[in-house]
Amino acid sequence: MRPTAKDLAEAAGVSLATVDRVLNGRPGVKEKTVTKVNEAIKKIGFVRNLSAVNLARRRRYNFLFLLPKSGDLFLEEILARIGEANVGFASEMVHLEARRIDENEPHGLAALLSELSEKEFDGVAIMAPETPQIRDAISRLEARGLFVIAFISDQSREMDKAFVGIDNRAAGATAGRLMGNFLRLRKGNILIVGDSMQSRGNLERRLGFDAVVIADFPDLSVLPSLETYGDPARTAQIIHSAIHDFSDVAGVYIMSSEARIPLEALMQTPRSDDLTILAHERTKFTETALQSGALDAVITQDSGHLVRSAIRILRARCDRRPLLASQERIRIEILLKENL
Amino acid sequence: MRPTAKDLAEAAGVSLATVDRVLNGRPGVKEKTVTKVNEAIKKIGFVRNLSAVNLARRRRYNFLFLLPKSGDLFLEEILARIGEANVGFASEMVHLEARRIDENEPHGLAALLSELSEKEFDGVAIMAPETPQIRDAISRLEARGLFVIAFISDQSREMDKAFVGIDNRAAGATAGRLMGNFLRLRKGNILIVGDSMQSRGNLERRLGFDAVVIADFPDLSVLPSLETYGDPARTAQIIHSAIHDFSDVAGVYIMSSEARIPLEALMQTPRSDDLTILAHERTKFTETALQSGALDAVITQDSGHLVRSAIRILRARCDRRPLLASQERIRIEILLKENL
DNA sequence: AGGTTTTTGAGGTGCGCACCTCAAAATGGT
DNA sequence: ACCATTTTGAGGTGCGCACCTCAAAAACCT
Repeated sequence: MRPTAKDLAEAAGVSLATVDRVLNGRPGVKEKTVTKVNEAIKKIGFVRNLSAVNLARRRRYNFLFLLPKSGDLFLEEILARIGEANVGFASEMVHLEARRIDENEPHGLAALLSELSEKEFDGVAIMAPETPQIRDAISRLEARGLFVIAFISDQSREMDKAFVGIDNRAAGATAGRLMGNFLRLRKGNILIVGDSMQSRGNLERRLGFDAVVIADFPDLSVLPSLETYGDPARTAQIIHSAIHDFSDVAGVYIMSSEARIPLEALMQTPRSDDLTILAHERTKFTETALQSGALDAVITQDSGHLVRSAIRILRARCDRRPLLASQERIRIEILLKENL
Repeated sequence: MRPTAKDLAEAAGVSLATVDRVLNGRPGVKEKTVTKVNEAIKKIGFVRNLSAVNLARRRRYNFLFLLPKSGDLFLEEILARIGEANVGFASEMVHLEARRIDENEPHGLAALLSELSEKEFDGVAIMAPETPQIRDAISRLEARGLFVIAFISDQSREMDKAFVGIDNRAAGATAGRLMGNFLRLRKGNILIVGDSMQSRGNLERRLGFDAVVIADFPDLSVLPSLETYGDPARTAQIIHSAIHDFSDVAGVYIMSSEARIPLEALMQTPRSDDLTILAHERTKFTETALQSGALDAVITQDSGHLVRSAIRILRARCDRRPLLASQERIRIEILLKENL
C-alpha cells in the first residue's frame, strides 16, 4: 500500500498532528521539525491522496464564465463545451455557470463584477476586451478572494499570466506563413478582413501576419484591414468593392473569430475559386467550408481544451496547487480538410 | 449543499442500502425499485462524489506502458511525458511504469504479455506492430481482467476502438495537401522517406498522401518510398542517389516518426534549400529544423495528450465509466515555425 | 394457510485526510 | 529554578461513499 499520513508521522518521528500542521502550513511548528517532515516525505515518497483531501475539505468549485453577448458560431461552440464540462466535472464537485454580457458596455460588466459574491463563486473566467474599469473591477474581485482568469481575449499581460488562450500575434504570424507558402511564386495583394480593428486580438493578429509576409514574402503585399462590424450588408459591400478595386487580390485572411459573414460574402464574388482564403476558429461553418474547398485552411484553438484548461487552472488556484504547465498551453492549430 | 446518497434515499422513498444496491449494480432489487431510484436521481440531480467513491473503494490504478526498444527523439518525448504524468497523477492514485520491448521479436513481447499479472497491473498501453501472436496475447490479457489499449501504433481496428493515436491515413493525406498547396504551380517529383514500409502506420500515411496528391495535384508525382531502416549511412546514400537520379525533385515527405536521420542526410545535399520538406512528430530536432527553415512543416500529435489520454481511457475502463470522447480525439497538428 | 424465496431496511466499519481541542512536553528567558 | 511561551502529542469528529451482515418485510408458490 501507499504510505499514508500515519506512515509519514512514523517515518518522521513526529505525531499525526504535527504532520497535519506541516502539510497544511499551519503555524506553531519549529523549522527543524518542518524539515524533518519534508525529508521523510521525500524518503518514503508520500503523496497526499487527493480524494481524501477533497472529501475532508468538503471542497466545491463554483466557476463563472462571462462571455460576450454578441458572437455567432464560435461562441456557440464555447457554450456547448461549457455545458459538456459542467456535466463531466460534476462528479469532481465542479459547477459551472455561463453568463452573457454586453461587451460594448464596460460599465455594465464592471457593475456585474462588483456584485459577484465570493460566497457564490470561487473563480471567474472573463472573455472581454481590456478597459481600465474592468481591470479595476478585476482587482477588487481578486482582493475579495475570487480567482480571475482572462479567457480567450487577453487582459493586460502584467496580469500574472492568468490567461487561457493563444498568442494572437503568433496566430497571425502562422496565418502569414501559411498564406505565403500557399502563394509562393505569385505576386499579388492580400485582403485582410476583421470585425473591428479596435480589438486587441485582431490588432495583434494583423501585426503578426504583416511581420511574416513583409519579411519572407516580398512579392505579396498586404492591404489595409476591412472592418465588417458584424454587419452582413456592409461586409458584402466592402469586400466586393475591394476585390473590384484591387484586381490582383491573391489571398484573403479573415482575422476575426466569426468567419461566416465575410466568407459568405466572399463566396458570392466571381473570383473566389482563385483566391487562397484563410480564416480562424473551427465552427460548423468553417468545417463545411474547408470540406467544400471554399476555405483553404483554418487556424484555430480547441474550444474544449480552452474550457477545460480554464477549469483546471481555476481549480489549481483555489487549492493553491501547481499544475502541469505543458497541458495548459493552448495550441495554435492549423486545419486542412484532411485533418478536421 | 449537493444531494448525497442519503438525500437520494429519502427522495426515492427507499433505504440507503437499496440506493447502494442500485448505484453499484448489486443484485436483488426489483425492477420497479431501480426505476424509482433512477427517477429520483434525475429529479434531485444526484451525482456521485468521485472523491468519496475513490476513497471508499481504495482504488489504485497501476498502468504499464510497453514501448519499442528502438526509437530516438520521439520516443524520448513520450517517455518524458510518462514521467511527468507519473508525478502529476500520483495524487489521483495513478502509478505508471514504462518498459521497453524489442519490437522485432514478437515472441518476446507475447511472452512478456503472458506473464503480466492482473495483481500487478490494471491496464496496459501497448505500442507495437500488430501480429497474430500479439493479438492473441492481448486477448488473453483481457480475459484475465487487464484493460489493454493500443498506443500510437494501431492494432487491428476491430479491437473495440481501444486506440490512442491519430488516423495515419488522414495524417498522410494532410501531408499531401500541405505539400500540394506549398508546391502549387510547380511540376516535379516528391520523394518519400520512411524507416520501413513494413509498418502499417507508414503504409497508411503513404496511402493517404498519394490519394490527395493524385486527386488534386496532377502536376506532382510521387516516387517510390525509400526505406532507411534507421541506418544513417544507408539513409545518406539512398537519399543522395535519389536526388541525383531524379533531378526534378521538388519536395520530400519524411513519413516515419524519427525524422532526424533522413533530415540530416537531406541537409547535406546541395539542393536542400530548394526543397519543400515535411516531417512527422515534434521533437527537439524537428523544432530546431523548423526554426532554421530546414523543415517547412511538421505534422504531429501531442505527446503529452497521447499519454494523458491513454491514462484517462484506461482509468475510465477500470471504473466502467464513460468518458468525454471529444477530449480523447488526438488531433493531427500542423506546425510551422510560427506556431511551435 | 403455510412455507419458501425475494426484496428491503437498519446499522456498522473503514477509506485517508482536515480540522479541532486540550493537555503535556520542550524551550527560552531571567 | 521559576515562569511564560512555544512546540508537540493524543484523541476525537466528520466528509460521502462502498461494502458487509443480519433481520424484517413483502411477494410468490402450492
